[in-house]
Amino acid sequence: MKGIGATARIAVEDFDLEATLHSGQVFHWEPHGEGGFIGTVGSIPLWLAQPERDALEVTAGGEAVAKAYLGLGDDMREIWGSFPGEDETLRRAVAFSPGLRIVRQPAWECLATFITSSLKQVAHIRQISLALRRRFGERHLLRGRDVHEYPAPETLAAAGETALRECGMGYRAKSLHRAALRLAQGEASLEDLAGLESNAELHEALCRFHGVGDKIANCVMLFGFGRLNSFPVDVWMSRVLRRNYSAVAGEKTTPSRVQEFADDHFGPYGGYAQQYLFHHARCGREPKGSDGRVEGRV
DNA sequence: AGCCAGGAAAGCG
DNA sequence: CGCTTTCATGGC
Repeated sequence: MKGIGATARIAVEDFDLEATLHSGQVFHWEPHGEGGFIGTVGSIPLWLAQPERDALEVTAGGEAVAKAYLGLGDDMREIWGSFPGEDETLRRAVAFSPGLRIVRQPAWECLATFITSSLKQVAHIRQISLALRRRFGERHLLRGRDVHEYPAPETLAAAGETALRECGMGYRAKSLHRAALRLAQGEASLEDLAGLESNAELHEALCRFHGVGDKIANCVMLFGFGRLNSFPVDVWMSRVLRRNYSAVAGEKTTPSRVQEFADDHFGPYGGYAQQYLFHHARCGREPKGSDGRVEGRV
């Protein structure tokens, strides 16, 4: 376990690194060394591993960053305790992966990544994210391997839409470039957005970025701004909710009605509920690979 | 208010 | 190997 750079060990409880990094919240962590993962948080390169259930290993010096990023300060008893009592669907999803945490990503890389995520599957989003990082991101050497930061708004603004398009994101290049320009030119500030106390105001402000609608705004609020009540509704969540909750059963339930139900039903930690349900729906029945042909079953 | 373009790749037969 | 499916947003 030694030899490739110093690591620190952090005691953890109710934590699952693999599930946390591979549940559609963040898309750039790559397997590296002894079951670990390598990547960056902002400008900080990190290697992470969970050699035992109760231990997290992290690049020495990165302990505080890792703890914050991985949501290790969250009080899971309080969060689980806040969930609706009679909800068997949610109870099963939590039991399936109780160690899942909501990550706290730097706002820009979260916003940018989710702008490139629209109408894409997880594997595609990974490719786009890694291509952008390799081509435009600051490079670090860690454990004998190159890792790249997510490129800053100024970098992507200067790169131009065409160069972004070459990273495989198609028409999303326009939205990403416009967002980078807005921030680089100071027309918007993510620090200012972080200061908005009102979730509704933050949601509105995020939707002013081209390419950001209701769903992506909710993802950024949850994974990039730590607003744990945000409940992103994508096609997966729509299916899960309509199949399991009589209040929104039926194909013709409108997305906004589904959203309204979720916000009300799951409460102040709805974002956690969403992530448990999402992960269970995607990974709970098929071993791997397939995105899940679960239609027609209950 | 509902319809549809738009981009790339994973999954299927 | 080629055909189908997957996906959220915005603009009409």
